[in-house]
Amino acid sequence: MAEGYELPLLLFAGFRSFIDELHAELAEQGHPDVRPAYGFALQAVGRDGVTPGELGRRLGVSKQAAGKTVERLERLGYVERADDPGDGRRKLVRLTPRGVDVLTRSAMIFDRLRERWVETLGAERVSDLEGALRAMVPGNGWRLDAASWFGS
Amino acid sequence: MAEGYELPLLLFAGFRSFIDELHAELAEQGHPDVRPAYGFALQAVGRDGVTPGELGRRLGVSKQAAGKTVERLERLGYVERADDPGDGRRKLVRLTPRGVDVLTRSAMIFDRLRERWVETLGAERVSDLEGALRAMVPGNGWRLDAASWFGS
DNA sequence: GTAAACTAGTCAACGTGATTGACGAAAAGG
DNA sequence: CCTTTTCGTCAATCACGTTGACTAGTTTAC
Repeated sequence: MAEGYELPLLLFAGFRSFIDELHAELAEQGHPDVRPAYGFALQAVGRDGVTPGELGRRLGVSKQAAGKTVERLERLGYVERADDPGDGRRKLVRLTPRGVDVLTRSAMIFDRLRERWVETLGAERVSDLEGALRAMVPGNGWRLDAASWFGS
Repeated sequence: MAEGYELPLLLFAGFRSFIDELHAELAEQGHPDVRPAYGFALQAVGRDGVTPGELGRRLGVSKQAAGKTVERLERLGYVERADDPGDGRRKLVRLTPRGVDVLTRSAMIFDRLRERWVETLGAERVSDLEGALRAMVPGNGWRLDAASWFGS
């Protein structure tokens, strides 16, 4: 009979091993300075670009915090800012080619990592695991505000 | 065919729902100011007490950071500091009765939350999930340095 | 058509929780 | 003994979040 506290630790350890291996791989593939929080932010920027305010909403932080994140990502060359031609208040945050490269590589690395789980556990055990989690996780589970969440 | 990026998000969302519900319950049961990071620290202090340096090692942070955490927990009444009678350099950090209460309640709440998973998924599906995660997680997965990890 | 209200982004001040470096006191080892 | 190591803490700094105030641009209402 498993202790209740074990399950959340296992979930976190699994998540963590994914993220750790992702970033080790990214570092080897020319992106040594992407940190987990930056990856989430880049994902939230997405291929279509976003305004700082909307980015803050997606990440669950204030627009000011989102603006600072954009500044850091800009300094690292992953995003760029441009004025919105149709609305003088807005600034568009868009991925640079380097930013797109991170997302593309991340998707490939995640696929490969999942494949490793399939090799060890078998395909149906992995998809049962996914199904079980989908059933237990409220909403869609697509929230990207992981970085801001822990400290609160 | 699931996308690879979905699995880590599901793992995190599962972990997160555990922690969120734990803290909502703790808040109702008289511990409104326990934050996730504090819970990990209290767990690392444990019923036997610990020195600040060892606490830092368990949490994966510097001894100075651990000292500050102890200070915050002390101010909230969850731990107390005492001189080690046998070694003048050491200070013993011990849980107060209130700190023990948090750990006791947390264990009960975790058990109840796991029980909810069993109600929805069935006992063997949950234990298979745990088994799968145990197989994929390197080491023991008992590391408590979750709080410090994300920012790095 | 203009005044008011709202929205978007940024600046400044500050809080929290981490870091490293330096230091004094207490143990341990030759 | 006296040196080396260990332990805890102080101080300065950094990363990253917060709230509040402010400017500029857009929309709404009269």
